[in-house]
Amino acid sequence: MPETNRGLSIGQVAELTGLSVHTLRFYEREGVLAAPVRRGPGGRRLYSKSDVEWIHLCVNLRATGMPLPAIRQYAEFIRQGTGDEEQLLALLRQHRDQVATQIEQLTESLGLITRKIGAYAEQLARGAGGPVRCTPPPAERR
Amino acid sequence: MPETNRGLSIGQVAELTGLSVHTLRFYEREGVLAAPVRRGPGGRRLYSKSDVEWIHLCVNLRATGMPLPAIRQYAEFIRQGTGDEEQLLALLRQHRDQVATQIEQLTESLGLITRKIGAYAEQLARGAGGPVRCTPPPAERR
DNA sequence: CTACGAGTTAGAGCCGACTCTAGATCAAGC
DNA sequence: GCTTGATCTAGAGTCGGCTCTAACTCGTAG
Repeated sequence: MPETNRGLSIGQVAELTGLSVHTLRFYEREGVLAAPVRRGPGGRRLYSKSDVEWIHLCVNLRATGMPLPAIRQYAEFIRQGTGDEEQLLALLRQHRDQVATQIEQLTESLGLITRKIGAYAEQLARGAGGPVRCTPPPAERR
Repeated sequence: MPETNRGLSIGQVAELTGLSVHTLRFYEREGVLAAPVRRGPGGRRLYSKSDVEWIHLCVNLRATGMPLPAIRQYAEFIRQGTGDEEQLLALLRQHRDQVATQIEQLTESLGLITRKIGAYAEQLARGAGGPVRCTPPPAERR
């Protein structure tokens, strides 16, 4: 167990974050990590606590549909450290708005799906093996 | 304008649904359409109103992350028409649950992003060009 | 000493969902 | 008749995001 000297192995980070070791290395190559990962003896990666925090954030951003190039951009702003805080904020705000929109749309679609389920369930209830439709589903034209 | 005889052209359907004509043909090949599309003279597609409704539903399902194979499965249940209504309902219910979960997770991430924005904004407000951090962002450890 | 498991790199491969191309056909307007 | 623009088919190409392979190096356990 390489807890040698503060710093987690790639395998441990994979466990913690739910990403594969492949993906972790891939993200690093792609420049989505905010800071370079420290290396231990033999050139092995040693992830700091803040590395792991950042990766968790990346997982969140990915889960909300932010593409890797955007995350890389974010990471670059952090790396440069100065001058572009406004741009960074703009990037995050834009993404926040997109996520909000996404939630709205999903909620709407959820309603539609739920109604569809209701329609099918009803149809199935009265007359099992009853009136079958080969054409598209019972649209709620009523 | 090929409104010859009831039935929309592929171009019109593309406009209506927001899909490209390429995608419409692709979906058809992939078997995600519930019913075969009628053809006009010269072999051109003529979409019925219910075709268009179904496609709209497909757009919704895709937008909520249902993969094409699942939609094809749905379409197959519809095409067969009988016996598998329960399976169809199961498929839809499962997807509904997934969408609900998705919304929950997005909402959670939205909160996180919003907090992050707050933190950056604050940092930026007091001391513009002030304390710059190259390490990952100010975690809300408070 | 050696075997093993976990790590390293560079690069290839894969998958889902489109997206586009080529070459032919068709329908309508001049 | 000729041109223009939409359509047709079959099949190839693209893109994002992983995912895997090969060949090698470590470090520790037995």
